Amino acid sequence: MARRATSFSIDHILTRGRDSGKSAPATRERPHLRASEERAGGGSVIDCGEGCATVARGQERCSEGERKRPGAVGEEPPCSDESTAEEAECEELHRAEEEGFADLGRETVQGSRPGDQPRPGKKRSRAAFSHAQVYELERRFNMQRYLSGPERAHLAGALKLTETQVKIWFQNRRYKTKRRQMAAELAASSPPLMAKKVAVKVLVRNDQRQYGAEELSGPCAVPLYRAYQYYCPYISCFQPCGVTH
DNA sequence: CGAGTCAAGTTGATTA
DNA sequence: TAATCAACTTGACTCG
Repeated sequence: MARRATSFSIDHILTRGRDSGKSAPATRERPHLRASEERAGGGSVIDCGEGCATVARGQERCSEGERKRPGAVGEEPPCSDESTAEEAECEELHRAEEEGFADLGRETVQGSRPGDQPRPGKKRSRAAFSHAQVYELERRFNMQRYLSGPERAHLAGALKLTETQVKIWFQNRRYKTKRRQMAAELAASSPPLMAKKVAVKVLVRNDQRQYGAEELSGPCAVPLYRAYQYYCPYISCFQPCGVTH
């Protein structure tokens, strides 16, 4: 597996905001690094704790089974259209850059920088990405769950992260989303199972119908999907599935 | 201090 | 064979 070559430097980021966007010319021209926020469903809703509706709204285009592998370097980025929206996002990205992608409120702790040599005695350092970096990563993730090589390189350059960091971030993010989604589904399905006791009419006993048709036509119990609603943010997925109340 | 979070490490599978 | 992925695990860190 490719080992990391971390060229990421917090100092680098820290100085970025101060030279008023004149530095890092590599990030100046990125005509295809973006997709519209509208495509994400009409707003730059940044992740509200994973598994939120933002992700559910349009991000599952690539299901696990049929996901493409956009990673090949040189492959055309899947989102290279919609130039106006791209420009808007590009501008925004540049603005964020100029404001310093690192508001670094969560600046790497203990002076350990991702590019630093590991100190003897310290096994691992954990980089803490800045809010601006996470913001852009989240925003991009909400638009695309998979990045191609060029897209990753662009994003990494724009955020002053290494490609590996961006790649790992997306990997972790996908897995996190999946875990939370599974947890949500589990939570959604468990309440009925955890119900203490539910009165169920015995419709047939000893081959005898116990109720007439009119008795059974009354309002049935709470629709299951409504019961799930509290637990499952992806409830919209369930509604078309034949709940015919 | 324990639980939760998160970036990074590991492992094994897949693909070009 | 290298790159990337999913599915974990690990270790540093934060928070109540």
